[in-house]
Amino acid sequence: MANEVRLRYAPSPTGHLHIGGARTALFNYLFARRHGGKFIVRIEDTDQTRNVENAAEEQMKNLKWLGIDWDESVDIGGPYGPYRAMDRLDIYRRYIDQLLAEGKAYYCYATKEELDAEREEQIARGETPKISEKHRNITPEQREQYEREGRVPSIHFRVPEDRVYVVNDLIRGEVTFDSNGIGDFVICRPDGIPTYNFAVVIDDYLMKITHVVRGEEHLSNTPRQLMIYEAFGWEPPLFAHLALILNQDGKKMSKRDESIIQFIEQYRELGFLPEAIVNFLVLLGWSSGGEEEIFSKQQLIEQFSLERVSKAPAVFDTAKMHWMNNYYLKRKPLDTIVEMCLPHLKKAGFVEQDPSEQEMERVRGIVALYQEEMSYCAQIVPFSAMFFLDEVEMDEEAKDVLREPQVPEVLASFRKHIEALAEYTVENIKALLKEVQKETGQKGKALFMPIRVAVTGQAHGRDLVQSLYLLGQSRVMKRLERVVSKLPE
RNA sequence: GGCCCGUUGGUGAAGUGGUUUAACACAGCAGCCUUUCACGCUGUCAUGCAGGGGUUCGAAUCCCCUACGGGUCACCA
Repeated sequence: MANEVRLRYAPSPTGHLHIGGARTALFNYLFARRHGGKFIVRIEDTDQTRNVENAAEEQMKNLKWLGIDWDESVDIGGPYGPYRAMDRLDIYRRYIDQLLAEGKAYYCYATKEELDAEREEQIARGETPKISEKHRNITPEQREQYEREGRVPSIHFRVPEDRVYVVNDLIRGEVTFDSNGIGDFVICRPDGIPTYNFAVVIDDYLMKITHVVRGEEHLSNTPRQLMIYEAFGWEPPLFAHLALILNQDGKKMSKRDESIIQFIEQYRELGFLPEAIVNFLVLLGWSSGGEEEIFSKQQLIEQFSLERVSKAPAVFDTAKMHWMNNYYLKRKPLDTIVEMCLPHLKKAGFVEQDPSEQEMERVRGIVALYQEEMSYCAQIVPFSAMFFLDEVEMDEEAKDVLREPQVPEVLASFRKHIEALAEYTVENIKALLKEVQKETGQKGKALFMPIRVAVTGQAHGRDLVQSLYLLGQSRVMKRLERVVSKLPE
């Protein structure tokens, strides 16, 4: 038990679960499961100005939806709780006091405004900005003076001089930092709430975290954290820093970037499958080394390793994401897909809120038609619109088809037979097309395309016989009538 | 600007000094199959591993420099 592997995902509850966050959580989860360890979700909510109500709950809901479950967290508790930073304030206080008592941290009475102004001056002078350390060796008299002025101090960590800190990164190897380039960073705000760099160390240590897997943006924070581990005489965990996920222009994703969908919640709403998202996300930075790219969660747990994680950032490719989802969608039972499509069809007004048995049968048929074509279930609406709307618009390609010479004859023959058809079944429609073929002498493209275009308005679509059947006899006749009347003689 | 990290085809990537004439997958293109449309299948797609120097009998793989991209330098995480 002493060597139990323990990993955590520690989001700040400032918004929805982002694809980057989901990928970080996934890697932590897979590594923990791979080694029979524990996976913990801890909420890092020390920035109260940015906290968003219910964001933590929503993120956890989406994690769960992805199939990422945890052993310890705010909802189920655990032996090392509490798991929400704001519930751990008294714990942090104890350790801050210890540092203060040992002279490893000190009070700084400069206000945020003063520090900000100083930094701007440094930048203006072309200097490397470094936090003010002028209160580093403040005298008791000066302290009293500031206190009398009513100033409330923050607490800064006393960064050791002339030291080299080495991050032994599991993905990047040894990364060294010079302590002289790092200023006496703030570990506790005037209101008594610690900052991330401090809280994360206390939490990871007390929760016995063995591996910290997180985004690259934390790499240069790591030496600061190493200093804190050192100050307490604690053994730091192992670190692994994941390269960023880039948008399709190869640029860093900004929160308002609309070129790609960034939040798991949105994928869920659009009708993506969690296993497809997981499979896609894991490939953003990890590869198995083999030729296979489709992995179930179980296979990932068996194969995942940090050694095979790329150092370079990955570009998020929507087309591949769509392909991946389509791959999984095609292999799902039809009923599952129908269930996923139904809300979209209802929302579009194509299906009643409380559909009849008969209506559902038709919906099933329509969904079956598009199951292997859809990238995600919301696409059922544009794909199937022609089955539900009275009028269809004809695109240019379709109009071109209607200009072919055999069209009037084919449509006239087809129309005649359709009108005469007593029993509208798939079998009868098939037989009917044979009849039209015999009568007009047209076959293949020349026969099918005019009919397809006339009744669907499109030159592309799914199986024509099925489409005709699901369209229904009266709708087919109505559309034929319209097209034939407009046809040049 | 300082410090750190990265750089293999349009994209994800394999590759850890010699079976690499650089896997595999997505996208693209061409074709086959299907009386239509898709699915599927087959083929094609980096004279080249950011550029330049080295080291070596031999380098995408090791070293150096340059360029480009990114992270960070917050009382944000």
